Amino acid sequence: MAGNRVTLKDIAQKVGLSMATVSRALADHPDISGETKARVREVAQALSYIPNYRARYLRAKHSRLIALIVPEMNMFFVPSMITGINRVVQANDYSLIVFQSDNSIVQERRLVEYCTHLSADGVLLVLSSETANLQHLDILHEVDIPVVLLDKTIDTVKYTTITIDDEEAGREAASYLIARGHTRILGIFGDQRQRISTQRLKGFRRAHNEHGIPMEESQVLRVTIVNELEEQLDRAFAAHPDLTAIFTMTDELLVHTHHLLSRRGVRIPEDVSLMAISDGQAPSFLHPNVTHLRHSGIEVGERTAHILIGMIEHNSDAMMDIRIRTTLVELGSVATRTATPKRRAKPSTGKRTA
Amino acid sequence: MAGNRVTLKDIAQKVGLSMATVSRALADHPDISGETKARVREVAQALSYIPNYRARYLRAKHSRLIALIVPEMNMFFVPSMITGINRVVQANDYSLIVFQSDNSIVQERRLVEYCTHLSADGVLLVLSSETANLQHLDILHEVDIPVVLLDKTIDTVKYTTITIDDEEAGREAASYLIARGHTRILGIFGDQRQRISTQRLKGFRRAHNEHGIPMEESQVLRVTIVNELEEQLDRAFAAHPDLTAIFTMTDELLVHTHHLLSRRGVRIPEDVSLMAISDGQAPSFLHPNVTHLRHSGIEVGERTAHILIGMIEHNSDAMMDIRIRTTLVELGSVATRTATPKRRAKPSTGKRTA
DNA sequence: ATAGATTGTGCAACCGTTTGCGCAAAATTT
DNA sequence: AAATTTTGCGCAAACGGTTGCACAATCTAT
Repeated sequence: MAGNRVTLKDIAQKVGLSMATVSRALADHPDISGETKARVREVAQALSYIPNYRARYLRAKHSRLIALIVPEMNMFFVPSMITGINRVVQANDYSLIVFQSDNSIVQERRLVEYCTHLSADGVLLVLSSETANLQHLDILHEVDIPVVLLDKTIDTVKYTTITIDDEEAGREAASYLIARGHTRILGIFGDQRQRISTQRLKGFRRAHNEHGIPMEESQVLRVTIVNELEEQLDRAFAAHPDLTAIFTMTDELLVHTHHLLSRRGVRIPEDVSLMAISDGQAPSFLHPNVTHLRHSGIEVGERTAHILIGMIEHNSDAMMDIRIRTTLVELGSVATRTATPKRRAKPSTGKRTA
Repeated sequence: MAGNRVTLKDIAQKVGLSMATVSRALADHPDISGETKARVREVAQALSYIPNYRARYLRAKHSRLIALIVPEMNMFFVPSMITGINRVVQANDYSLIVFQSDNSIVQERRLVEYCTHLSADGVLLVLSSETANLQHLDILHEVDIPVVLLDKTIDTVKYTTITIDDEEAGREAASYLIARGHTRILGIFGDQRQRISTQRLKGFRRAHNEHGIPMEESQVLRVTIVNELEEQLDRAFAAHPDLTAIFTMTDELLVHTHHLLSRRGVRIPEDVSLMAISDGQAPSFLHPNVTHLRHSGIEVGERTAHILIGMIEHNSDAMMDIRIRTTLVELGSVATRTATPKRRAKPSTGKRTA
């Protein structure tokens, strides 16, 4: 049907003016008389003219495209982060183009390169778990495309980074539990290749030190595949009959832990208290609602996008390291312990390995 | 730093050939000798040449951009749908560009228009709840951009649509519960402006008819804001002391219902059985795992993207109406009732309005 | 040796816009 | 009335590639 798209030339012809004039008329350029503008607009309308941004942006040096690369689309955090990013990206007349690295460094490298082909104006990057260094970002630097790293990052002095204060959050959570009389806390952490994990764990450790609470290595679980969580949990319960509280580093770990506890018949918070770092959604539909250090994905997304756009528009290449503070949200999953806990030994689900 | 980007011209100059030859060499055109290709590639490498897709696609008629417009990024379904879409989009060398209409028809219209400006090769659209007709898609039709509607749609004979068989899923769920002796089932449904809601409800009704089970209007909850769910649930429990099962139409309704039941001290499935239409994630971390009709977001995304790409590449404008079948996943949330249920009246949470 | 086919390359137009500069006509100042 | 400024518009060159066609050089068939 289409019959090729209407262009400026078509309008120019119809209205008897040059393309240049038509272009300026449509752009509301002051050189063009009001009368002409009106006529041009009318014809453009009549012909249902659609501007071709591809051509426009070819001439201009930018593309108004911002790329986001995430390792995967899980149901936690990423969606709300995207919501936040999208909000400010759209508000500033950019478009967001989303890629998924599937936690593969090879893919990530490929995608970063692809961003240069598309001449993205900026790149937002959540590192894959395989990413151990940032050499593959050099190409962006070479062609002056600003990048900001968010959420999952590694240490760098070269790129702007936005995360929560992971260590502090870990410390605060453990501290909170300790202050409520819990002296044997199980910490559930994620993939140790990610800074997010090591830092939160570091804070968790520090809280114990600061309060002079001894902590055994078997109190920290490092979970790379959630399927292994159950077994690890069994072992931990067996090793620590005096366990009274659990801290999970993320929402994903939280919901799975919560489920396993329920299945095991553990009452929260009567038998075991539960606390997490979370963006606040999961805690609201778990029972009881779980006390957490809130870490809003939307906020992270919004701030990140703002900063990136600032870098794009002011050509700033100052490197920043931004830590967003978490806020404590007290709900019903943490009990206060008095002196000696009187916890009974609970039967395990019996799936422990022989 | 950058010093403007290296172009074909630069390479041509350096290697002493014309741009045309360089272009063809890089594209591995058969006309070019192997020797020349090698030389050109070498120089391109040395100069770290980056192709400009914007320029390339200006000449070509396509953009290899696929736009996705979703009403919002919730944590259910949308992320897995995007995962699926992304998979096939990337596998076919397209890029996915994501927009959010915030459930506003005005935004949706604006975004659709924007897609034409960007010359997207195709559009994937999940309708906003405000969308009552499809006139705003005419513009896409005019310029021959294929669209496929998915998940949340309205009736149309003009556009290709991919959904699950909503009515059948509603029927199957209710039927399953009835077959297990439940005669008073509470159905929890979403925004009635969406076809997804009306159809699922229709099936729910039909199952009752087919089994000759009477059903009162107060057995169906229509929830537009989840905050109102609690109150509605209270009312339903009060009105139907013989209530033995609940069906929720979506994951979001499921998790909130589950939470409210837990809080109320209702045991699942001993007191009340629970069943849902779900993409299977939430049921796995709720306790007990909830029986559901599975509706894989990934599958929907993949199939949709495939179809759209097919339309793009074969210029097909055949309209299709595809229904994906759900599959029953039996977990632990549904009990079988014998003759007369012996349910005790449970105290409500007491938050009912006076 | 000559005609015909093949191989490898360059010319130049084109994709749809934007924009610096030039220029005539109209408006304003002297 | 002449000199100057302002107004409104067009020319043509970008932007960075792709591609139809022509053409010279080399190769193959007679």
